[in-house]
Amino acid sequence: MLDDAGVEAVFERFATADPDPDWSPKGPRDPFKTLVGVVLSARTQGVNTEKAARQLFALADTPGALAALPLPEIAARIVPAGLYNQKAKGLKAMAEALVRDHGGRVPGTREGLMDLPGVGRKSADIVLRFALRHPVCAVDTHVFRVSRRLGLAASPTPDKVADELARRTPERFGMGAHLWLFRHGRDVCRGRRPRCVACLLEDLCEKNGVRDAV
DNA sequence: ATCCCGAGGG
DNA sequence: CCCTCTGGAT
Repeated sequence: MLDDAGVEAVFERFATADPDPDWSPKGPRDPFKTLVGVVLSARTQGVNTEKAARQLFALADTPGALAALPLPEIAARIVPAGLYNQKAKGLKAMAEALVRDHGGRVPGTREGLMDLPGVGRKSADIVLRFALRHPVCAVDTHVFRVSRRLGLAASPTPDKVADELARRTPERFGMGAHLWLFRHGRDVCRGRRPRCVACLLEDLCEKNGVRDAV
């Protein structure tokens, strides 16, 4: 676990490499599409998720339209995402809940989002962060993994890591810190084959040389 | 064989 | 904390 100076050094390094992190997600800004995207993404690689999402949105891109879609139609469109039967049921149930309980609109609070079937803390925060642009430190699997590998946060659950990051990240880095971690986990500090040779933090990393740990 | 933007249940 | 779900790419 890095001390405060170590944490500072990590974010300073990010800030030097990317002074103005204006990165915006490639995915949709529409809350509904973001929501469907995260549900599709479970246990699936990003490329396949995007393909599945495109095919589904061509047929239904609103909660009402999705709720009205027959189950087999949904399943057929999202095959590339894998687990399509299970996910089709989940998506339909989610769409129905949106229509039934939320007037066919995606709720704008964490509580409202988590109230939906198939939506947990991670998915809710991702919608808040990337679609609704709230200053929420969404700790998805990328941010979680990077935080632990680097020693920024040692907590065992994403929830606690979020708290720890919020407490330890110097104020001046703001949400940029979150974007750096997110991107770094996706592109460099990957789960399976981390690209340690391409890592700008290699000398600061506690897991340097361990690679597949955590 | 094993991993992948995760939720829900025990 | 553990486990299951169980498709598709590597």
